[in-house]
Amino acid sequence: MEDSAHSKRAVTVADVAKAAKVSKATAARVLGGYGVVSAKITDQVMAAAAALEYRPNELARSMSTGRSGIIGVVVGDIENAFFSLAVRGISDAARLAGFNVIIANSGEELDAEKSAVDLLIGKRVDGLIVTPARCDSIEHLQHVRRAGVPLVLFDRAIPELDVDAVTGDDRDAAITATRYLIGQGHRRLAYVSAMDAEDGGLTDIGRISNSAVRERVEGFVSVLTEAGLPNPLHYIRLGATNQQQTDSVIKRLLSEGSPPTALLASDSLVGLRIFKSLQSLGLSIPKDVSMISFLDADWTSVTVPPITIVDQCVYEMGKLAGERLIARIERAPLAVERLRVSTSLVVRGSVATIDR
Amino acid sequence: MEDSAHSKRAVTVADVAKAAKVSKATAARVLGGYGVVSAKITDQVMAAAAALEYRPNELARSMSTGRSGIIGVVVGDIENAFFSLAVRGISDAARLAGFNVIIANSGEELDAEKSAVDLLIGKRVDGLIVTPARCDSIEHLQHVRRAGVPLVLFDRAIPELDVDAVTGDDRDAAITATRYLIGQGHRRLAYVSAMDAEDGGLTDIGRISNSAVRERVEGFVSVLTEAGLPNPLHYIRLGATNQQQTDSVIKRLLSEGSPPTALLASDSLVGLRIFKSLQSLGLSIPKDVSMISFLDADWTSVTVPPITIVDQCVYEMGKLAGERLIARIERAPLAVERLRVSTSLVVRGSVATIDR
DNA sequence: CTGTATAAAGAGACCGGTCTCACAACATAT
DNA sequence: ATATGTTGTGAGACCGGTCTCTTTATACAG
Repeated sequence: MEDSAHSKRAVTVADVAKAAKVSKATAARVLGGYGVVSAKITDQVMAAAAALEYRPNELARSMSTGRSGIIGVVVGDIENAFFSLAVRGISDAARLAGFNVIIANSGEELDAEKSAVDLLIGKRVDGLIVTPARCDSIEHLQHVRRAGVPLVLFDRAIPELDVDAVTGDDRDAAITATRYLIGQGHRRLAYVSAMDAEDGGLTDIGRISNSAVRERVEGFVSVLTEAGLPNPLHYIRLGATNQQQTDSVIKRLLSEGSPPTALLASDSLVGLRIFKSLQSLGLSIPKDVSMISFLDADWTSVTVPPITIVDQCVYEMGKLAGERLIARIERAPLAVERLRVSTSLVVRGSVATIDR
Repeated sequence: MEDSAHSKRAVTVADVAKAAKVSKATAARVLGGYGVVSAKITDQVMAAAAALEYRPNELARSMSTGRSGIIGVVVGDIENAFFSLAVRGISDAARLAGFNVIIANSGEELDAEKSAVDLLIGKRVDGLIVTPARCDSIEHLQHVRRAGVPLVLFDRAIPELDVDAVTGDDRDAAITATRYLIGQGHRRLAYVSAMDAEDGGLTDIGRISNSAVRERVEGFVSVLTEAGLPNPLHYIRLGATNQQQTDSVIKRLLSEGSPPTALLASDSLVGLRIFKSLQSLGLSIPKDVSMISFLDADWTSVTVPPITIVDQCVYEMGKLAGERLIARIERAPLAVERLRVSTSLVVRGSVATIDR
């Protein structure tokens, strides 16, 4: 027990240099792996470094090189399977290119997002991947660009920002799912999302500040309209932010005049809440109500019936976002693009066929 | 489109100082919020900083202060709900104290863990939370201590290391669950874990390198022994690392001479795999086989039947680990402790009552 | 009106790396 | 033998903050 607990000063190149009886510059060349050094001196320095247990100070290294080797990721909520899977994709891409990832949670709140971005810029991350909580507040993101830090948006696009974005093909996904439901004979469909909303209802699709949700809603509405079904906006419900809210949203929805026969859940958390709501209302899926959820979450395949889902390939989305960002960091000459990762409908057992 | 895309040099205190017509030292005092400066000068500097959009370089700040404000976390797999929940607990505790979190995945592999630890030390994190993949390889962790970086172990303890650890009360949890199963009339119980193993079997409990699993197995065995049940070791099966492996483990287990009537899953991923295995074998829970899983994962409450689980309070564990580490970083005079977070059995519907 | 205490601002070292430049030693060309 | 080139090493500036030490300006006491 003789090691002094109080943080002894770390070993530096200067210490190694002294021990190896060479100049600081030479030791640095060996330890930093740059420049030219003779084999003999290299061995001397390496031996000294090993003996002293030298560990380079990456902070100092970043200072002089201007590169931190870190990419910053701001997500809505890591606990959400969507984001944790995406983060794995990003991390894998990053590790492959020698970068590390620092993660910040915004909790889908604009202020938290702003300070997270500021903080990461302060840490001099080499690039930033952000899931913007709102697509209508962009000055903090413009500042990122002005600061010269490469930026890639994730899951949601902001056309005005002129920056790369990796998203699902949300419009198409919603169209496919909605057409499928109609094909199965459903005529009254509802779309339920966790987006905050004043009254749970919706008057203007264009005002949905989350582009992924907006595009899905657009796809949903366009199919209903093209099928000549009445009043599509009526069946769009926001505010399913927790179990209690979801319970009341679902209860209200199903007790109205002409209740929907099928529900489309905006993400897997909402899907799970809806499932539980229906369960607690004693309704059977798909006999009483049909449902489709986004994201192939764990729970969707073990329920009775298993849930029909729109698979979003989130891992690939994350990986793609990571790769794109790294390409930007390495100054690849690329046009600004919106990269859409295609989704697919996985039919399981939660949609009933209705014959008229 | 006139902003030059090529990363213009960032604004520094010196730039602000020049613009505000004061010395670098004075500007730094204002911007860094230390020392004494007159109100007039403060205003001047702040105005200049705002005009230039000054953002402090946290890297440089860390260099001189020796504190990075970052705590490093090395987990087995963020995608695992156990860890993502824990990370949220850690992050919340960190944010509250003004720290940020950098996460690294070890994939439960020792080499990856070592390099992650090295990397984080290199980044000069203020402290480290590690989920050690193996409890029998500790030199890299000893080096952390020698480097003077506070360390807290998570989920698994290593007594030889003389360092704080936050874990569940794994032994008790296993005892409670096992006693419950015996109380329900079960006489042949199996414990299934994802730990790597040579042959899937087990000869020596002491050789299990993951202390959480080891302690649970010990608890499990002790109850079986005390109940006078034969050959407990025979019913401990490792190697359920993926669906395919799990399928074969379960199949083998159930096709043997005296198959178990109840299964205890070491974590929620294993639990899910076991559930799917049983499902694909056409076995009904709990009629044909009973099961209990660790961790209150999403899926466990929506299956039919819902799964009886051992709730681990992972968020609290994470938060506690974060708080403990921060106390260490701030040099609180604390004895080295093993903090056990108590677990509780949540009885749902996956265990049958057997009457003899 | 001088002396001393005190507050505010400036000068410059320092953290631990990287990297440019100067220089020495030796090999090759003329 | 001198000019030129090449290679390996050393000296020291630099990154952008913090922080100590010194200097200058102002206040108040005697």
